[in-house]
Amino acid sequence: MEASQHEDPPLNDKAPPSPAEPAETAPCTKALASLYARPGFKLRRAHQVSLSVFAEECRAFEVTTTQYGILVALRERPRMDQIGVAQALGLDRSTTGMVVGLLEARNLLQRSRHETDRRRRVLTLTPQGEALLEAIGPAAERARCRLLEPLSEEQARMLGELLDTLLEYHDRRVRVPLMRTEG
Amino acid sequence: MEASQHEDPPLNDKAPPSPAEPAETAPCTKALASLYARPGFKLRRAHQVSLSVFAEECRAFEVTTTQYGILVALRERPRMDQIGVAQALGLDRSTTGMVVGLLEARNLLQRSRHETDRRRRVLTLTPQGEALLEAIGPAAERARCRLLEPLSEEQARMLGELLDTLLEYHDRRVRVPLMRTEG
DNA sequence: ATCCAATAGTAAGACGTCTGTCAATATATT
DNA sequence: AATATATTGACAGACGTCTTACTATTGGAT
Repeated sequence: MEASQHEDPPLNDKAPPSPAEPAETAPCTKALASLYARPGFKLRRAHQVSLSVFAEECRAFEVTTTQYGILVALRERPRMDQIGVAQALGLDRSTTGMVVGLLEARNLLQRSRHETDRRRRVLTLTPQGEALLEAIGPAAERARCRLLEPLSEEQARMLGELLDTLLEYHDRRVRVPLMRTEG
Repeated sequence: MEASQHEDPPLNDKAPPSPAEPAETAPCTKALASLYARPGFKLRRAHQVSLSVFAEECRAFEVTTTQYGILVALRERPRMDQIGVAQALGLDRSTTGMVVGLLEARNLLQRSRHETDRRRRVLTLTPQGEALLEAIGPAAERARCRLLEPLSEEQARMLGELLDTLLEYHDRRVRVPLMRTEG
């Protein structure tokens, strides 16, 4: 209840006040070019930007991208257990447990025991969780659009495909693969 | 000195029981399609993969991508202060301070006071830091190559350009822009 | 010389993420 | 049935990341 008056994104107009920085130690932009060229560096930055844009657009709802992902997953597939959520989103078990705990504490989902397998915690959206998902939709969509704003439709499609190619290849080699299990 | 017997990457052969995964029968695969299609989701995954590949290739050196970035930055521009490092890498002041503290604790860099401006902490690589950078080079290069393995040279270039376009546009709008300090 | 705004850095807290380890429970093997 | 193995989830620890608030210091304005 402390976020209501923030219509405009900060826009960060204070960042480069005067290009004429003394830069006593740095005569070089070129020096770090090898670092900036690393795909991993760009992916870190891109992810950082993506989080930032989502956070700005969805600030009023106080949910992160990960929390949003878990809620969406539960809307699409009610009564998944934590492992199912983890595999569906490519998250660690521990990560999932922690974030689910946060969502439960905010009463956005409920964690109950599986009837026959008592190891499992069955997850269900609460009415509040469903309401939040309903309400956050446009903001999430705005975030997606704003992220892709500098790209043409063709470029956005291309970027998506390239990332898909990358991910499909590495998926199985990483410790936390995406399991598009039907369940 | 507890990492020496792990020549081959885990390869995670236990993940998908049947490689010929029929992604068509699953009605629930479709359910999360809207989530999987989000560029933010792909970027999170891609970043995750990137970290994982780097960690595997560079495991023997016990450095993360962020630590590696800071070390490289200091090699290229000795005697930067923490703010300079933060701006060069697009990191938060706090993040930078924390990671620099870790590197200092491992004696990979030295943190001294600026002569005339005593607020600043001037950072310098120690011989150990330089040696580590020297030694890690091939592994970092392997990580880069492995990450891009599924892409053709043309595709990798394209991906890099698309990410550049994305980042250039958002750079100033994000709270932590990249300051290619030179002037 | 004094005061104030800006800057460098730290501290505390929160979340995301992974690694390990451990307990409880389920399942498979004998 | 009894034991061995696998799985779910929790907990602890570590690192990365951002936010907010605070201290110390600098530098400029009066």
